[in-house]
Amino acid sequence: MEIRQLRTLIALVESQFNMSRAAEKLNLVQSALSQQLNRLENELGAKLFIRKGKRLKSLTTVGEEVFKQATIVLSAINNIHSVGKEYTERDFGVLNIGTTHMQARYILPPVIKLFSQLYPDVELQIHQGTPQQLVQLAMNYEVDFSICTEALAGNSQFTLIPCYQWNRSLIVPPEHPLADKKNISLEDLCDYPIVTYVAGFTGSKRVLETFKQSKLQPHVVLSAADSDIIKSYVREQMGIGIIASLAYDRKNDSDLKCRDLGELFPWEITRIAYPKDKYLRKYQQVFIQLLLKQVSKHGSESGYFCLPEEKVMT
Amino acid sequence: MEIRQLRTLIALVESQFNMSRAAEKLNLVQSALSQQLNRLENELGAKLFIRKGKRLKSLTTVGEEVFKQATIVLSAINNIHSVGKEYTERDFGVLNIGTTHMQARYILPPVIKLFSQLYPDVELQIHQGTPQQLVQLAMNYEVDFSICTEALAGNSQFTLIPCYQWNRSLIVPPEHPLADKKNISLEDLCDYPIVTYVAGFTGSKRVLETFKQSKLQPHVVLSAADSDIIKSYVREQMGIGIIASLAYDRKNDSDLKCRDLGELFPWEITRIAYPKDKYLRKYQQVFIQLLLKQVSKHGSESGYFCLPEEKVMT
DNA sequence: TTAATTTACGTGTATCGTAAGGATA
DNA sequence: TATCCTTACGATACACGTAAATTAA
Repeated sequence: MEIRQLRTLIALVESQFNMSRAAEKLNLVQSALSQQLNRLENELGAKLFIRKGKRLKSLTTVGEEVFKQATIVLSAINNIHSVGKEYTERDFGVLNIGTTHMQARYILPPVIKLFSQLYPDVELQIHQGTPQQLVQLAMNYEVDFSICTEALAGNSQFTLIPCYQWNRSLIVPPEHPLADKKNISLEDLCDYPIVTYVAGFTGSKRVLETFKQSKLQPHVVLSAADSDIIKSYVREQMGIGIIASLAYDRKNDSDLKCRDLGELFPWEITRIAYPKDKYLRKYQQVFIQLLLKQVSKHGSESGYFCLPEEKVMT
Repeated sequence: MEIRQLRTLIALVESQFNMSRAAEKLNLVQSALSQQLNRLENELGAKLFIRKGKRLKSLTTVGEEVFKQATIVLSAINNIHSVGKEYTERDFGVLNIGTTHMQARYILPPVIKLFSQLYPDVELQIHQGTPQQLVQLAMNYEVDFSICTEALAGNSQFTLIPCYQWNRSLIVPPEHPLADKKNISLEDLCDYPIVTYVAGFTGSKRVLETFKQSKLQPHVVLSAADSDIIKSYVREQMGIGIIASLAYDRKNDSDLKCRDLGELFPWEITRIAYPKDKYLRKYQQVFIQLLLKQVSKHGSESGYFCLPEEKVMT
């Protein structure tokens, strides 16, 4: 058995069982893949794919299991390469971070600045996506780690490092009735059109759940993927905005009134996630440390809170 | 990188850094290994071995890490082969069991008989050893699983299946004063020369600890690795015997009096252990099931007790 | 038809074995 | 000196690419 063959198997799955595309990915011609797959299947004595005529349709039971193990093999092989690079090009390389718009915009900038000074020769690549995509990216080793809030539940294959917790705030124009109301309740929020995050993003799910549990019907007029857009629409008087507290910037958003809603909604925990079996290079560890240090230093003044030093490995 | 090269790395470590012996293991000439190692080290850009002149002395830090990952790779590759065989030769193969004399002699016979009837074409190999050796065997994939009582603590890389619990009994010639004494205490045992298991075997450690905790000095005249030898010496009037209760056979040992000591010593738990990442073939699973069924059926009548259905994964 | 896969065949590469050359205990 | 490792070199094997055949959409 050859590592090449396992790479091929994985590429085939990743390209929806299309050999030509998989071959392109691997910089080979189709026929090479065809031969590799044959050799592998012959060696194992079992077909790995269910075929319709000549075309691959899906994995067989054997294929599923072999695929799983092949993933483990390639992860370990990757780790070996990382170990090698760690000793030849200690401070050179690429750091791939999967993250949402919110982190990239409000949390990461100072961390990245510091990191770039420490490691000027490490290229930083920020991969944005939905929480679901971020989980996928981390699982497929396409990023070194993902920073995300949702879609991590029950994923026992990740190392999870809790980073900080946060909640929402209401933003309204200063002349709005809610700008100075004493206690703001869920019911109050339902009296006005709401602008908040689209489903699946930035904890929007749990906002809606909270309303539902109180049998309330919020009137969401507009939902956007990121906080800046929500702010714009609040400025345009489209409605009241519910955003993550940390997305409110005292300087630049002084034309909006911000009211903390920490009592009304459940707290969210943002975590760093990477596969348990992944080997972390030094500069990758440093980045994580910098991030943790940043949130513990400047968290409370910016609407979020670092968590006790506890590494939750789920 | 090639799987071959990782195999070579592992063989080198297993043969104490002796290339010639490693080459023999792999059915290659030394020069082939030398070349492989060079290629691997070149590709990684780091030396994996600390050398003294031309000879390999030990692993470097990089080597240690690469070795660890190589182990993972080969374990997964083994699994893939197992998956293949599971579908081509479903009921053919070899079952390697690591076990102590006690299990092999008193627990396994009926299980093995049943298993051989179910799988006449599976070759059974019993590997005997000390608990420490059994752990090693399982870790190096030289056995499919080990059945052992000690030396498992803190091994987070094993799947552990509790099998049964047992304790000790006293065996004496029928005319011995302790044969009919009402309550037997630790002190009573210290009044006579004792024959029991050698250190490191069959829970002997905890027997001695128990005496020590009561500040007692037992007089061990003889220790043996297995129960049959202990019985022989008790028959020869060398002293009183402390053996696992399940080693007392009502029929064949009727010339010896057996007194339960379950109140005096801590209970031992015997477990099945195999690496967490190991793929278990059907017949391997069946063997484990048969073993569990056997102890739950016939345990209590034979001096040991099955445990509640609980899979302790440490 | 077009797109996708398999099979046949030739080429180049790379691994192994043989054998000779150094180094260590 | 005996054991062990490295290097050089030639043979063999095999994976890849080209191209033609085969089969689904």
